Amino acid sequence: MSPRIIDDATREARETELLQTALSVIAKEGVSGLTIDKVVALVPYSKGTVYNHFSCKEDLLTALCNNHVRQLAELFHRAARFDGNSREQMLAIGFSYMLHSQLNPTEFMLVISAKTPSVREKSTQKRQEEHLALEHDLLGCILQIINNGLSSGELELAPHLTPAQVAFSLWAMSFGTIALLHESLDRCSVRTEMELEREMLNHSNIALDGLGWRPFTGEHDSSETIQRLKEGIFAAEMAELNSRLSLTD
Amino acid sequence: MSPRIIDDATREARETELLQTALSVIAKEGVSGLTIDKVVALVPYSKGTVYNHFSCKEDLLTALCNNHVRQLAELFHRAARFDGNSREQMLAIGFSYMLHSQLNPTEFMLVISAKTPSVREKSTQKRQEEHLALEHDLLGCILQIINNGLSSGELELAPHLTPAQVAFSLWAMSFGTIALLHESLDRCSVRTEMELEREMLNHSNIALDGLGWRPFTGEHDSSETIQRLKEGIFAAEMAELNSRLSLTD
DNA sequence: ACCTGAACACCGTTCAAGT
DNA sequence: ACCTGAACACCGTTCAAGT
Repeated sequence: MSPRIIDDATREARETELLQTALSVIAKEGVSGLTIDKVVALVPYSKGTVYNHFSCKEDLLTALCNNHVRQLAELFHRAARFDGNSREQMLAIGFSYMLHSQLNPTEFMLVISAKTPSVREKSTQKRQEEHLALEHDLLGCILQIINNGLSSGELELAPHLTPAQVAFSLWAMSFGTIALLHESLDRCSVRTEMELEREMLNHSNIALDGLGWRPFTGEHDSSETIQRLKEGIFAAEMAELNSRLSLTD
Repeated sequence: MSPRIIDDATREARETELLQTALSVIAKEGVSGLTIDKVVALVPYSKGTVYNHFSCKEDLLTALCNNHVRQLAELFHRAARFDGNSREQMLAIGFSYMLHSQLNPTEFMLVISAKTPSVREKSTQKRQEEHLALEHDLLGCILQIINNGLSSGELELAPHLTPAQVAFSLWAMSFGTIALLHESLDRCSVRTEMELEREMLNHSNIALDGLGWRPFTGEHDSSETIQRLKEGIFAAEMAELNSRLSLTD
């Protein structure tokens, strides 16, 4: 269609290379340590070429953020297909969120910074819209499981709550837990004694019990569900996580 | 004691002026828009003097963060003295956290960024230690209310939960809710329909019900408690918030 | 003892010159 | 049509010179 010298596949491969390189810089030196100069030094292209792919540094950050959310959506879809009751499926969503943040700690922090106005406003509209579409997809997964719960009778909605509010409460709780226990944040006060996987399960159960989502904690042992997740649909991710942990020992 | 030309009071007043100015720059242009040059331009001192107070830009950010947490601790102490049952006191803590983040949106975001290693590592040890002490104080308020609940029998601890874990679950839930609904973050997907005060109350009740903290939502109307908080111990803060809202209308 | 601001290194972004 | 890298403006930090 458009008269290009380099074809789309080459261009896309180069963009992936640039994003991968930027991510490696951030992993070593943090988001604030990322500079275009450092990316260019690690790559066989010039500054001008980087600006041919991204309108500015912030646009690059948004692109990285979108890649991360896209991968997370894939895990959410897998969680929503988990063979169990609706409460177990919701537990699977939270577990996949946690797992993904552990496998990609750098990107998890990036999502927060990519949402600040200073980053958002400078990004291209195309990438901003893409971000909205991706988040909408995540939300769709959660709402679908809430509907599963409502139609099976496992979840009975309190009269003052909408499905969207239930979805948001679970999202906020998961986000808060993962963010506060994130490896890149200082461990102070309480947080020294807290273990992410254990607290994530505790908080999920507290919220699901509080929402009136059956079977309650007293009626079913959720650690059995976690075991099934680890050995089943998220076995590959668990293996990846364990191999990384053993490397740093 | 030490032979100073300028006395401690003058020095402290100047530091306050520098911090206040830095905050005004951040309020207008975001954390990433803060530069020492801009602060110096708004103040009758030179760059060298700024570096006499703060070892680097990040040290200044940590100082701002500490000021914010110090004010929050004052609200927490007031909430812990609220005349009500233990569940209402805990509700007051969450409400004060939300109120403080609404009155100081800039600083709330600052606390997140001040915890990243790139900021933390560059700050002076003195300010890092001060930060730990302040957070410990916040936690103390929450733990005290948990103890009130345990001794009154309103809270019965699940066998697998410690008081510190209960404190952390409520903190993570509140933090996640406030952060995701923060005015400085993009409103997308679900969040467009969410109202901070309403969801904060919903999430608090979901978590407190899930923790088994009496009286449960069905046994007592928590919006009555919120009304008492607004008209009582947080009346001044509510007036401040309302006057600001009417200004922007 | 403290303050000042010129000087330096570094970084994001642009664009004239090249292929 | 695309790439390159010199050039520019801006920013954090230092430190010699001043009071």
